[in-house]
Amino acid sequence: MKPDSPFYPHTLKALKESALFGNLAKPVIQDMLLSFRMETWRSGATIMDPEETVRRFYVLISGRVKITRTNPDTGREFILFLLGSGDGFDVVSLLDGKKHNIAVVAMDDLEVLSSPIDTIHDWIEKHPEFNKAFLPYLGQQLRQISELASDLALHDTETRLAKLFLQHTTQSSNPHPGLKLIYDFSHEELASMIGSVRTVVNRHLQEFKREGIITARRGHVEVNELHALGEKLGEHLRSRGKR
Amino acid sequence: MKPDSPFYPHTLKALKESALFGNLAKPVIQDMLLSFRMETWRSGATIMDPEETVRRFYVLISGRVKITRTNPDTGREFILFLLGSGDGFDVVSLLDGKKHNIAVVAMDDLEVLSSPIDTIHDWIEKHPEFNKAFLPYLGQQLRQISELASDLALHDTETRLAKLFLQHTTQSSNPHPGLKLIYDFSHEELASMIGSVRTVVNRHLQEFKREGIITARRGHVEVNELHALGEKLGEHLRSRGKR
DNA sequence: TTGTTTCTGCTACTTAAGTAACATAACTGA
DNA sequence: TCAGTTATGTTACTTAAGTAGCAGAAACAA
Repeated sequence: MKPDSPFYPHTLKALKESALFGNLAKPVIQDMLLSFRMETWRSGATIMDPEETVRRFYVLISGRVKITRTNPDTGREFILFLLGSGDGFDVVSLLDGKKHNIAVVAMDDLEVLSSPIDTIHDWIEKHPEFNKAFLPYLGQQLRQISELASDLALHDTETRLAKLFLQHTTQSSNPHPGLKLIYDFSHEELASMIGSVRTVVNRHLQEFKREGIITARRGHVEVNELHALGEKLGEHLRSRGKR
Repeated sequence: MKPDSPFYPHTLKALKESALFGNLAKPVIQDMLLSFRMETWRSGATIMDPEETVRRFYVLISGRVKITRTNPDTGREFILFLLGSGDGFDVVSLLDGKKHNIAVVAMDDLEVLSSPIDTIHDWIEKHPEFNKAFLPYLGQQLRQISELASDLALHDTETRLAKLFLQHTTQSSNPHPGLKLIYDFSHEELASMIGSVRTVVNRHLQEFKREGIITARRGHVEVNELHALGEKLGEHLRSRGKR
């Protein structure tokens, strides 16, 4: 991507605000941008299949993508990661160079930067200061997916749904307690976030609504009682058992 | 740890065989060893709680440890990672510097190296060549835990148990198709590997035995029909549904 | 050896979660 | 506007997974 591109200022801004590239010196980012190309994708498009994971690396400039796995038997989909502006994919195969059995699908119309994996490797080697942000970023990914795995192993679907809402509820600093990243998810998509199915999620949502904890309309969920959600979690995590 | 320690040659050998340190030049390893101290722990001991994760980093020389999370309500335990010689912990808090809500427990009598987190950070910064092995290592951890999470979300307990055995069965190169790392696990421990409970695991094991796939005695499981296990997986992953 | 603890095997029962099916509501695009 | 599609709400049913409880076997320790 060249500096005279119409996307250039906009892209630079997105990178400056990202966890991975935000702290790099301007010339370093500019150098990096030269080896990336800008692409746009339509919502719903599959950007990456397992084969593609070893070819190119992508950086999200705008829009969301989901990293998913699917059970070919039941057709059930599970969302491993939900990425937004500034995130990169696929990190796993960037790190160990092996094919990764996932699909990356656009959840909005997207702008992404992309570059061959080898170029990224060279660039990382030439810019050891990148690791300053990269290593903590990896730590968070590991932390997040570990948390997801243990939730799946240790908690029921209601608890997992409540946690999902809690995690994605923006801090009180914001005007409305909105849900970042998942605010417009369908029940089907919420289900694939917590490793369950639509019907079950719907069931719990009805209950949450009855209790006044959330408000929902087609393709939109809002949390009213953040507090109550937390309590519901406490209930499940502590007092529910009789031990 | 000083070069005149009685453990020194033995430790050096373990590091040379590890994925993380195996490719480092000898003087680099020796320099590193100077800032580590050797500790021994008894089987069953808790080496790390959440508080400890931000204080010291450990490298396993001999024996196994499990990284676990527990549901305080039900008391159910889930094993996130099973580590052996050459592995380090806790990688997550080493990377992002934040407390990690896990426990690390010895599954054998152990020898470990340990050092303050800050010392490791300095050492990593001084030895960028360490990243050559570290980044792929992180990729594998991410890959492994992602696989675990999607299995929990997408497959039933029988499938997860079969996969567990398959993953831990040593390659045909070995004399007997033994189970590395988990060969001596109790049903309880097998259950905490797949996010289930003893009774359920026992149920499936009886079935596996009846089919001649495994042989088991108290605290010991052996896989006889690696092939049949694979087929069982195929069954579940493909033909089982009527779609 | 004996007593104690820890595993294993099994039975009976409960329940959360999932399947199937359908009706209605809400959006979309011609 | 209307037809078609997708999302939601709900009911009835099935079942895998989990709980509870107990007895025998194996290992361990005194």
